[in-house]
Amino acid sequence: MKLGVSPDIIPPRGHEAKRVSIMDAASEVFCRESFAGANIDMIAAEAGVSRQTIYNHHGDKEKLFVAIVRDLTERCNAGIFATISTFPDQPKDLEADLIAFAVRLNQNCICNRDGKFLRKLIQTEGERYPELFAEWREQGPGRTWPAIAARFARLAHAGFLDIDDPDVAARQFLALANAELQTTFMLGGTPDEDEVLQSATHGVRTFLRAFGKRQPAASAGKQGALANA
Amino acid sequence: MKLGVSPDIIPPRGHEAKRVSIMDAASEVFCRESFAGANIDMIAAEAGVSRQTIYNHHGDKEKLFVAIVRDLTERCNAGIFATISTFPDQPKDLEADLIAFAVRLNQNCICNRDGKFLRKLIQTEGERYPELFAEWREQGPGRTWPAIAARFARLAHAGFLDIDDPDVAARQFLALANAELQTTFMLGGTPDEDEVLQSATHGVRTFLRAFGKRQPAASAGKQGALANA
DNA sequence: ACAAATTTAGACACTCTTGTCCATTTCGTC
DNA sequence: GACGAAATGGACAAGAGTGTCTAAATTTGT
Repeated sequence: MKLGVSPDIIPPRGHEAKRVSIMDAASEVFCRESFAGANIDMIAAEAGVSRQTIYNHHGDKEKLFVAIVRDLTERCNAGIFATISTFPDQPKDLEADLIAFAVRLNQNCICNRDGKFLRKLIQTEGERYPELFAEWREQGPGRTWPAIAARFARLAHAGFLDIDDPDVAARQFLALANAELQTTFMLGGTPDEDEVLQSATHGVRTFLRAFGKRQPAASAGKQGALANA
Repeated sequence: MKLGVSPDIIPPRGHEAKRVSIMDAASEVFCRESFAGANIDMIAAEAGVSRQTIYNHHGDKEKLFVAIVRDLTERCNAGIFATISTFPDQPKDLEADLIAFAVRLNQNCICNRDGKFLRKLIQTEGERYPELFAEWREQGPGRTWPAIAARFARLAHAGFLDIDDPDVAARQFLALANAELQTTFMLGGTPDEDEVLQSATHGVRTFLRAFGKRQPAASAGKQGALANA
């Protein structure tokens, strides 16, 4: 291993390509077939790689599985935080902006490939790998919920919303935005753009009926003053 | 089969007991291990029955699985409809009554053994048995959602709520009532009574902020007069 | 073009699971 | 107590999947 000197971190190039295609194929197959139902030959075929290569890269089936869950968790979290950073802190049109945010969250984090796969794996194997998914729970909901809640708290503080408990409101916001996608999610389907938009629109409207200020920002300039009830 | 005359429908007694204990054990194991991960010996052991008995009763693994899904679907549906029939059509205290209803729905239909198992099986195997779960979709959400929506429509018509689209409102009601149980559901856990009550309380409060009449029933005496449903 | 590393295909041993068969025992009923 | 139906346990063949090993082919960096 004398070449460790200059390239240091970078293993061969094609090597990395194989690694990625193994991970891709494996998440696909594990999701479709469940851990027990998946087999290595299937993954190898789908990855366009020989079985031995998978063993070279990951050791065994279980290690491969763990690697995939970690990978998905990481990627999904990154996506969620990226999307949270687009939260409308200074909304021009509160309803439209929140709907757009809800749609982004759904499309980029929940309905996309990674989101769908991670959800499925958690549901399917969550009970069998408590420690692994405890990790997910901490990194995922444990960090993303509070981040969203903080954004809503800020929005309320700025006078755009009338919220008692931002944590509750944040969870309800997401629940409402996804209310009409539940059955599709259950069966492992992917809702199309229209469905996502519909659900988000209905959800945000209800959310604003519950938490919106009575008079929109346009008429009263200083709504922040007396607002609390 | 000469004894078919008087008992007619009733097969032997102990026979039926075995059947039940096989179904119980099998749902347990299929849920815990997924279809592919479950094995017949495990089920036999858990049922306190020999493997051969399972084959005598159900033919093969897949038939057993199908029988279980149908059984769970049926039982869950019955529970949901029974609970829907307790919907508060003439609420004394709208908030309290809706909270109690939401709690009943959760405890009796969603968080109980059957509900948990059916949900898990749908999530886990839904993609692999499209026809089987299409059946569930028709019998389940296809019939229960409209039934709940009809109840909300009636409540709105009677002047207790201000609802545009009862179908949307019904889905949002359930989404809100379960908003705080999502993570627990994901990981296959069973929320305790307090969690269910908390989530229902928060959810119903938000629901009523969105859809409740501005002035509570107390002040205006005759909202019931114009009601017809 | 060379040398090292990686990939490949195939064979292999091993284990686990399904579903069947059968002789024996137990159970429920009369 | 006797009869028939059902349950039992254990053996069994067949198949599938995991993980290892090997020699040959291919790719990669220099």
